[in-house]
Amino acid sequence: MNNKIDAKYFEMSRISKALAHPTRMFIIDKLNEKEYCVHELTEMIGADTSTVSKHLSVLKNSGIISDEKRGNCVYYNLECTCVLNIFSCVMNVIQTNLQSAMALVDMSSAK
Amino acid sequence: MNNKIDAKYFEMSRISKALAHPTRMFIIDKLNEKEYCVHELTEMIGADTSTVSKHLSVLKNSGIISDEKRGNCVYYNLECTCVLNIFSCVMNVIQTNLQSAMALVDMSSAK
DNA sequence: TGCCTATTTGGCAATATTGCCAAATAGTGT
DNA sequence: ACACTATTTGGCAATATTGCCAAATAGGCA
Repeated sequence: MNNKIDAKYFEMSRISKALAHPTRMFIIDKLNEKEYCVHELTEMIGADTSTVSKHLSVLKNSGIISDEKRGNCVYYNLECTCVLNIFSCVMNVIQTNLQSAMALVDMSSAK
Repeated sequence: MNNKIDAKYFEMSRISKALAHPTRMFIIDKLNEKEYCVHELTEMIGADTSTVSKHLSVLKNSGIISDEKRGNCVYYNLECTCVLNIFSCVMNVIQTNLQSAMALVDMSSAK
């Protein structure tokens, strides 16, 4: 692997890593609905504000979401709606896994 | 967040985490071409065989790839081709990020 | 059987991620 | 200026991921 290719896969994994946390997945799902500010998200998630803030900055640094300060609050928006494709793909993988699992169950009960 | 929702986002992040490594991204990209066995991939990647084997098992445990033993080798295949959507989405995010960065550069040079 | 090749597993040290607390920062309204 | 609210940042301990080595496993073939 030369350096250019390295950089490509590194960048791709960086984006993917940004998604790789339940809380961040939740946040993306919520922001798809509408914008939310930090304390609204914090309330829904039930963790420390600083924890949620850090998750948000991970997503922001990957360019997946953007922030906008208005009045007293910082509102976050889904910037790259294409990550929703990842959502449906991931659900697809989960579903495929489920079907394989169910096929196994069928086989063993038919034994 | 109740437990069911928790489980959903946890599962989603699990899949996403499986993708979140440069080497694993590379492997998926290669397997999209055609099947490869462990030592072929190892040669391309240039890491220890055991390291590559572990990356492959991460992908396999997420249901993204499957393995098939034939003769002396274990061949790996892309099981969920829908992860390629993730690929194009991730590239999309990267591109969007690049455009924002370039816009910033333009602004500062126009100053 | 024994030898060889291919792959996986166990162990371990280095590194990265996570989440809480406390403290700093920023903006609003009095 | 002051108090107040919202958010971010620094620090730190707990946990998870990674990659190499060595050892174990599995199958093919003489």
